[in-house]
Amino acid sequence: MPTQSRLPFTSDVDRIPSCQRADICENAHPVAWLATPGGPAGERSICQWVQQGGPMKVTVDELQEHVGAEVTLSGWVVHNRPSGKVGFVIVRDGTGLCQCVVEKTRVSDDLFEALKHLGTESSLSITGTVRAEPRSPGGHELVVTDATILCPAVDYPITPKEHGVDFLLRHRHLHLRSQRAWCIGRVRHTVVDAIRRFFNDEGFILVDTPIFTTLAGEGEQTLFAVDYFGQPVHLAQTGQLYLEAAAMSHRKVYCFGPTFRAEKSKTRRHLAEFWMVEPEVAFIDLDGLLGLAERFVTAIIQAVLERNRSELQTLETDVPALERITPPFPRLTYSQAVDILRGERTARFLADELADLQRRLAKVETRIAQIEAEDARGGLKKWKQEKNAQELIALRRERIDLTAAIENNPKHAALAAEFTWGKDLGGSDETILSRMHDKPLFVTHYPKAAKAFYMKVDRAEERVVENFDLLAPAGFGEIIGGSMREDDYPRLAGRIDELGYNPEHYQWYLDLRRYGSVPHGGFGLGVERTVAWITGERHIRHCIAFPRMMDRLYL
RNA sequence: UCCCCGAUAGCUCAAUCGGUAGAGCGAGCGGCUGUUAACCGCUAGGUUGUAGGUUCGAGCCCUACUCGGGGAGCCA
Repeated sequence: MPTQSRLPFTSDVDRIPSCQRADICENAHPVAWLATPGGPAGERSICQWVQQGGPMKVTVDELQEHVGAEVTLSGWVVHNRPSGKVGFVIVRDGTGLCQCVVEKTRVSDDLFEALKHLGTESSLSITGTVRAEPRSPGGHELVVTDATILCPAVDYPITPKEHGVDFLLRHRHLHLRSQRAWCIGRVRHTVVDAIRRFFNDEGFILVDTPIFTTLAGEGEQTLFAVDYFGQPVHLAQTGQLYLEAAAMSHRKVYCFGPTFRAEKSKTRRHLAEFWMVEPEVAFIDLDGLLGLAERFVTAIIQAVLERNRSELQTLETDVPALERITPPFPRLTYSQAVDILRGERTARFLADELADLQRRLAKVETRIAQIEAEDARGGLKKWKQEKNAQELIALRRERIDLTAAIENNPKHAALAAEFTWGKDLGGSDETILSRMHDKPLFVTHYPKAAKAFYMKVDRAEERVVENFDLLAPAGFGEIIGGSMREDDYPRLAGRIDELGYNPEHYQWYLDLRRYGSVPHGGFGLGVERTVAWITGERHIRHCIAFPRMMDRLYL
């Protein structure tokens, strides 16, 4: 683990041939540097830092093994807090955070002065003695004896105070360095690793399906058109159809990659480009698929719980809720779900929720009025004024959220109450159902008309298909969609015909039903939605390094 | 495509009835021996998203547009 998370900085530079390295040195941004006490002052480049010797270079996650020793950390300044005779520099190095204490008596005057004026996100290597210190984030601190500033950062745009969504996305390349983005990135890494591990351990064969494709999996309206040497094709919205072909070779296969949807969705659950893993299995039935999905999701949760406790803590995730995610997951058929949505229990559930929201809004309003009255009366101490201002900002933000929720609640209630059999479940319907459970919820057997052409018609009830969605609990909504695939040639060909698709595009797909067709099925899990659910992050745009959304693609 | 909300200093936000723009953070300088979103003092920083309109007077009211946020539809 530690080796994986360690920065490749030193080794990468070392790998550059020395002739090119000289070049880099010449072109390197000259930086102010600080000599060891008594040494010469001047300018140094990053390459010279790489080449220098000195105390053992360690990373923050290794500090506990070096208590009492003098070591060198390399990283970036998270926060700098100088004062007259002692300064505190919080350094992060990609593996963790460490407080570095700069005592005036222990370092040269030049170094003390330079560190005093060092801006947030400056890069440096910093040497000192390790000691246990509960007040330091991470539990260890460095008593500084020397430091080399590699690249001072002036006016770093992201400040310790809050920022808006738009600003942070515009600065996503820098925002990735923030604590929260770092934690989510590490959880995502675990999720992706757990996904691969699960399928590999279960004997699945990885098949990489094409990105450029002529086929539509779900419907032709939601695809990104691409000019492929003059031929109109589009970016894959699923690897499934290809995967079905591969499943007839390996029996159990999966694909894992980016997928593209041109849906004009502006919600916290949608991205135009997201990562999806899709298993496909020959000789399985719907029950087998549900079991597979159940074990799969449980394995992902277990891996995160094992490896990312501290990240979950920093993210303020509800860990006990994750620990409750064990098989079996509750199961409902679509028809049962419709009854629930239209039923009294749902109406009461939503009414209770509305009442609760209104109570909370009233409380917020009262508090705002209180503070405003306090401010109007005047004569407040400066710190009190400031505290009030901060609280007002938070309260007003909460008021906006609550107002939106109160406005949406009756709309969602109406959608649920007026739900008629045959429609697909909407986002709000799924949210309601999932909010009623504290485990992921399977909903199966949707109406044929609301679902994709390839789903297998239930032979016992021909108006529905053998499919399922898995809804994450606590209102997050759908993270998996899957189905048995229609394996009967005439039925599938008929469906393609009914929907008016171009049969020529589907000849190879129909071949799979011509030659040795077998019952088979699979599902797709959205990585970002899964990460958002697990971390408690409300918007999936924070669960991918560089999100692509409708009308938004900054970098 | 539709519905709701928003745009004021680098950032987050104030600005009473329509009366001529203010805080905090960040930046710069100074002070402080243990801080941890430290604290204290000083300094700089604005054509209020764009274009029109109403008015003696518009950040505030009206119209259109642009950009952004939330939601519906659609979906992982």
